[in-house]
Amino acid sequence: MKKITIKDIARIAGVSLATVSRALNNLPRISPATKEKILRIASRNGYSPNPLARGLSKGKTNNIGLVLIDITNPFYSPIIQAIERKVEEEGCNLLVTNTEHSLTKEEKYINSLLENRVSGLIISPIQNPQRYLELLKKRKIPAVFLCPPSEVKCDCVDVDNIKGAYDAVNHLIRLGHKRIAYISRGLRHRHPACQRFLGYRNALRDNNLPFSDELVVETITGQGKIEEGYQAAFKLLSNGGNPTAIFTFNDLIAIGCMRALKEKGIRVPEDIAVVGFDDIGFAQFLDVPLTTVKIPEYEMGDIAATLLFERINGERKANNYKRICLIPELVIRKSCGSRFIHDLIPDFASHRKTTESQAIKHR
Amino acid sequence: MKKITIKDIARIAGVSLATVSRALNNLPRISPATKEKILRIASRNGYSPNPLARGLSKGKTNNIGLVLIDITNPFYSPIIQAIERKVEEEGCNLLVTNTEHSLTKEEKYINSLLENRVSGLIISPIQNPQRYLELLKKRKIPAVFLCPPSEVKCDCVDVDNIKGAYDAVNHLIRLGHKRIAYISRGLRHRHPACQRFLGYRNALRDNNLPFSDELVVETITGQGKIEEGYQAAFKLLSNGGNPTAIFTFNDLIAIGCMRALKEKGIRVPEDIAVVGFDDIGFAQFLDVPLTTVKIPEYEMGDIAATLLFERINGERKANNYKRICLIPELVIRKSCGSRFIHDLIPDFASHRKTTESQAIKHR
DNA sequence: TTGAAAGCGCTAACAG
DNA sequence: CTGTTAGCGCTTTCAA
Repeated sequence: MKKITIKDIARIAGVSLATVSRALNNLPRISPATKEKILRIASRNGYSPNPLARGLSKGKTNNIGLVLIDITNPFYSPIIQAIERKVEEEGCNLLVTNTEHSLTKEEKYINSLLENRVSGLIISPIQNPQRYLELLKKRKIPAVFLCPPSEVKCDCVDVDNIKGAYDAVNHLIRLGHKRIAYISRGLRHRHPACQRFLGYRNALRDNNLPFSDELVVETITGQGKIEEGYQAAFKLLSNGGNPTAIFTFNDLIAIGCMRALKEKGIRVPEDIAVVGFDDIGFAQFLDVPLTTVKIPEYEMGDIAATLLFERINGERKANNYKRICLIPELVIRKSCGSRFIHDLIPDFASHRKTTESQAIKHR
Repeated sequence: MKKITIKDIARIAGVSLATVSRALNNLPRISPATKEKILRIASRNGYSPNPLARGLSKGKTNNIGLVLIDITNPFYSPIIQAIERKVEEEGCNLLVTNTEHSLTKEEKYINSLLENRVSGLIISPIQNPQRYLELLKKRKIPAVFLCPPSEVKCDCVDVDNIKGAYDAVNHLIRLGHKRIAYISRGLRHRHPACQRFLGYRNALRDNNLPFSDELVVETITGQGKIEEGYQAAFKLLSNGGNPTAIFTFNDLIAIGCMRALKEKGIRVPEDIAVVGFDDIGFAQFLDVPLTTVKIPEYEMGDIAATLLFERINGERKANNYKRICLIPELVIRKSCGSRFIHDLIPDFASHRKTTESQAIKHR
């Protein structure tokens, strides 16, 4: 039993291929009568178009590519979910790839997706998106970047990392901390670790606290995973900076870090306070509930997908790029030892809210 | 600047399309000399085949479809990672879809993937795979099912849920518990909640403990998320069964459950012990580190992908189905109040080990 | 309003 | 060994 094609339908309806195609694609030059007739025949015979054939002749498919750095980081979970939902709403499919911090994989996947004629791309890039911009333009494939490692002229949704870090460190300072460490993800001058580093330094500066190199640790592989934080914490403790608080690049690193501290018999927050970044879903359920800088992840994915479809549907002029910058928010829990412990029951459904974006548009 | 096609290559090389195709596809009837020449021209011109055209004419693509129930459940993270890696090794792309426990979405996605001529499918199904078997056979698309909700004649990788549950409950009994509750995910007779329920009952029976209906709670939506566990716990506590221990369908439910207990001022494990299922990555880092039944997730994904490619590459006879059943293992941590608290530093790299499968093959 | 016909880029008989 | 040719299923001019 072979699948039915437009040819079959044409035969049954006694019309030409072109007419069937017009009916199926809602194209103008066709009489309502024949259109209805064809549509009826199509649905009665369970016709569904072959996406490959359509893609080949149109040079474009209904697939959207998603390129992620680390699909296992729960930070991306709500992002994927949001994107997936939007993509589905638009009648498209989602192709998810995972680069695992590998540049070669990143390039390979982007190329592969382009070859597969995706009609759009959402990329959480490792390297400067600039690298891909020309290619994308040449192929006329719209793309939205998530937290790109540098400012470029493209559609992207980002987070105000400087503010987030600043708020976190500032909070620690208010609590009386003077020797605050920063565990970077990879080199401190690599974006976005760099921006968070900046926020960290600014907060120190504004409070007249000295900056000390011993208090900054850069993780080796830069993958931002739990084990990295674990190792980094040991390194930090052996540096002799005697931190009383640690601000980490992300929650996973914070988790690893707290594990190391625990193992060393150092109490959190009594001996050392810890603040993370992201507010992944588990942050509130941890051994020591984590104070962290919340990124509205679901919203981030939702906005990215929206921006992408705006472009795909041609609702925006070619050079009218949008850079949406989301404002992160400090969520105070136990790990920083504040008197104000808000370890409340989470608003479980919060990430589903379709509230108006708190986003602000930069420039 | 248009992309180069085999036509161009044929022209440049002064040969026919067929010859180019033969060179590019490593087909036999071609002389080494022309083959090399063509390959050189191709690579010098940065040629890469159009997957859509190829897919159209072959009726098959290099894409593999993955159908998940809940992409946000960290249980799937290592599974996705394993599959993704294998798929990449085989030079294929992965199409990930997320059904979010919706039957319509499940059907829709499977159909859509088939229409897109994926060359294989890995499905974590909501409903009985039987439903899809005929369709898959007709289309000749191999598929591997993850934890299918019933035994069917197909390739699948599963977990010995009965044993896992039995071990968990048995352990609680050994610790002296007599009133042990079970929080099911959805109806207790729905697979795999049913199997875990069975293990639970068997353990009670073997230890001459009475079964009490008040001690079983079925969650409403059956999505197995944190909030469900949270609500279920309240329901359980109001049932009057006075449990001293709770065995939950999965870790997320356990987390929600522990949150509810905490809110009620009930201590874990002193007042009530809790045991989960899955051993998601975060289980060990929780407020109260979770005793749970570990499923070797990475291995599960790895095996699934291996089985799939065995089929795709025709390495197995049509009716030689494999059902790999992984053996879960109880991981004892603090939440069950054992004297033997193994809250050790995790073997961070453990899931990457490519150790020989501990799997056993059933029938 | 409809149809004929030429592709989209590649594969796969079938001849030579 | 190599070339010719006919598709794969659909879109899209261009005529009618």
